[in-house]
Amino acid sequence: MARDEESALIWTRPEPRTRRPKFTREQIASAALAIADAEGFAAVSMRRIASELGAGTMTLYYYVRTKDELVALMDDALMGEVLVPAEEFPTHWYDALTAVATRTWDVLIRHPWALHSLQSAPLGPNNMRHFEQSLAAVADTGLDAADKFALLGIVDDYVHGSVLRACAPTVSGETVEEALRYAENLVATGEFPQIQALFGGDVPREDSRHAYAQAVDVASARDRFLRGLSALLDGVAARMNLSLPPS
Amino acid sequence: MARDEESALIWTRPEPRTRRPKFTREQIASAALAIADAEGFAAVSMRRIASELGAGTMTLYYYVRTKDELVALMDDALMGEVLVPAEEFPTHWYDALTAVATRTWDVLIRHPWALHSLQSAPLGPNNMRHFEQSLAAVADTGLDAADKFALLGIVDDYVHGSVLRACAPTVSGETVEEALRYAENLVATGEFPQIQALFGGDVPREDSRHAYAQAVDVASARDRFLRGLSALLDGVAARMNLSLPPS
DNA sequence: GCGTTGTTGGTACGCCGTACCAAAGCTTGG
DNA sequence: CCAAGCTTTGGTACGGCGTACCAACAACGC
Repeated sequence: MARDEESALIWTRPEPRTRRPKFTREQIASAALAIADAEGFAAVSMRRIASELGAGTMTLYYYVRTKDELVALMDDALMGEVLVPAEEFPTHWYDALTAVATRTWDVLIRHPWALHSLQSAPLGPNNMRHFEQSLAAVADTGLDAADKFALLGIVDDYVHGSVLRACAPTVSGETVEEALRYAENLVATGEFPQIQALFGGDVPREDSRHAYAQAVDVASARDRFLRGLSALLDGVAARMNLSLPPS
Repeated sequence: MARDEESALIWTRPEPRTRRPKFTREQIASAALAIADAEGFAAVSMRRIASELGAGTMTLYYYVRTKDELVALMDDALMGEVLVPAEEFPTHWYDALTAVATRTWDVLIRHPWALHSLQSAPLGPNNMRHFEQSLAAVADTGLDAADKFALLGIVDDYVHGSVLRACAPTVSGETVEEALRYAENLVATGEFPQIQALFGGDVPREDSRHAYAQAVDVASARDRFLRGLSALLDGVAARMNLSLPPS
């Protein structure tokens, strides 16, 4: 026993399979994913996953060393969804990056829990494939390795930040009224002239409520995301002397 | 009793003060902040904060309804640090936004725990001040309210995304070697031609380790952040027909 | 068949957030 | 100056968490 000191990375530790085990890491991850999507990330507990699978709680620990590792599996499973099918892959770097970023945004927005733990699976195979695909997207730029790295990082950062805010918890129901009343009082102190000006002279509360609803709306969040992405890519193209797409 | 049905927002609920209480919300928040900075966000528990203050655990619940509210207080306290002193505030929108974004980045990077809960205090007074300041930054753009909103959102998104990745947990020590060996094996499968090309023919492991160290380094992360920010602002300026600073 | 060992899962420990409620002490009316 | 009545304190307890430890079970090689 203990002939092989076990790897610290789950990706290099083989999953059990010498004597047909009842489960697989993939099953476990997808059960966890289903719970997270249905009831939120907080509902994902080892006991809960196990009972969903009809397993004993501790059995999971034979497939995974800690809950963090399990979360890493969840994240990597998500990254699998992010991959853009080869046939949809544009040739020009600008379009290709846009496609990758947009798909990433669309997937992450449907799994709001992901960002609280993303980055925990930086080496997962699907994350590697995403990275590979991102590199392919900028292959025709002629940039050197470091600049490609920087470019992809910047775009990823923006995507994640955008999702992060779009997923932010929002007040709802009666609390909206209360928040508006509170904001009105704050503005009335005179400490916030810019905000006051923004909501011009005497904006009725109905308008503010509408503005709030739109700020929270997913569709307009996606719109903001796309506008920002284009601006970002434009700017990067100029700074790095890259061509823009023909369109 | 229960004459006033208590507000759902902590910001509108007055803190206890009719009969000199022992603590203040501010004290509690700053104790929590100290713990988070010293030992990580996970170490912040109600019991821990209370014992740090020499209080009974349940006493905290007289100042705060739930732990989430307490976290909101922490976040808002952080946002206080983010405010740019008036005398350092540039006049041109490009420089002003850069100043605000950079300061935000610098503060958040020192409190890596913040992003897991930021957005939980969207209405906190310091967050409002930050918003006010951001609006002041773009006051001279002549944009309408919706466009200002969009512009600020895009920049904030990028800042948060950048911090998020810069704070991502990184492998360290012996695990680095293991990760490199793992990556080498993956690349050797031929499934990752782009990655293979990036690390050119036969990059020695020493170089890869160096590349990794640099990717993780905070200073170069800040550098990437600033480059991306400039690109973003350039792009936005072009798309929204805004002037660039004289410099 | 038996021994080996991969696989399962029960029990238990020390954390967590917080509901409930009794005690303590400030403040005011008399 | 005392009593009443409130604000403020904090003890106890409950259900849940991650997981260490370890006994039992079952699949395979011989």
